[in-house]
Amino acid sequence: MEYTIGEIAKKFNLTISQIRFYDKEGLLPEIKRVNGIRKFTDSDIETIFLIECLKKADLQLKDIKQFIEWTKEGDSSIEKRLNFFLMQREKTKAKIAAMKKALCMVEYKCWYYETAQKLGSVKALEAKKEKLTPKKIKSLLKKAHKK
Amino acid sequence: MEYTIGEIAKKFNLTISQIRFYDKEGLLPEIKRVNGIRKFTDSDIETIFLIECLKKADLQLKDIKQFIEWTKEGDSSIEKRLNFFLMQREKTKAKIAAMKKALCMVEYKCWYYETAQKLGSVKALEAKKEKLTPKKIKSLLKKAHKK
DNA sequence: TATTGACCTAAAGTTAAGTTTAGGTTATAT
DNA sequence: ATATAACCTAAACTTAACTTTAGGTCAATA
Repeated sequence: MEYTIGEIAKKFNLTISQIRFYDKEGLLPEIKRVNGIRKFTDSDIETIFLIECLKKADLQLKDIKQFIEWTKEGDSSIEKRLNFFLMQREKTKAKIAAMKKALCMVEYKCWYYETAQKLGSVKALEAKKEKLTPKKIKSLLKKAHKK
Repeated sequence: MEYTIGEIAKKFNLTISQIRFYDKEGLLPEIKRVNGIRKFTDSDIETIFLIECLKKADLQLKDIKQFIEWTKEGDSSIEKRLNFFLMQREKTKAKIAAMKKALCMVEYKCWYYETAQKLGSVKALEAKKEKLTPKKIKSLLKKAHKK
């Protein structure tokens, strides 16, 4: 099957100009053209799916582009591609871990303002904070402070 | 205790201009000045710690600023602040979940190129892919495809 | 036949989160 | 007394990832 840029945009919930931008940047190297109009194949769809996935894994477009260029080089770049993803795996894991830690602070703030609301003021909460703070929240805070 | 901007930068592993930038943007509203020179107190340090935490939780500076402004308004903004963090908690959780799913794709790619390397070529891998792909990886891929 | 809708390009503009530059003050060490 | 280090501002520049604008082609529909 072949698809137009508008169909692809809908499928992936991207804007048309985003897809043109990826194309211009060299992330979609193999797109067919008929009378100048882009025709996307299933293999292009796979590429776009991968791009969206890697973006969510916190990769930059220039790095995704690098990978795509290595792919075009064939088997000689297998090791580069492997190392690329091994490194990226650690980066993404680290980022997730950091976000989880930061989430603790957000959860603490939820507790903080829920309690302040119940007590009627921040001052009232601050006065009783030591006693009121649940152990769970205290350990969350410790987590957020840890490097 | 009071600290200079240089000391704070080291403490938080930020650049001096980053801290000046936060100040300029209104994220550090209460900094003392002596002869024009910023003097940071423990309460400023708490604010910076919070900013860094919220940044890691994927908040934008303008949202952090909004929160800081609400803080200055006093108890009348408790509900706004609570709703702010309740919403943010969901956003951050969603982001973590999306990253975890995207990580599956990165892990698949690690497996893919490890195996291609062992077999000597991508072609050899593609030929045997169906048989070789471990169940674990297959379910990872499913995860990555799922919305 | 004319106009509407989907496509195209190139180039300029936008936003976030800084960095860099250029020029200036102040405190301390030699 | 001078030079160095640490601070200051304002304004211009940077980068990533787009979006917007302006102008143009082409096919189908009223």
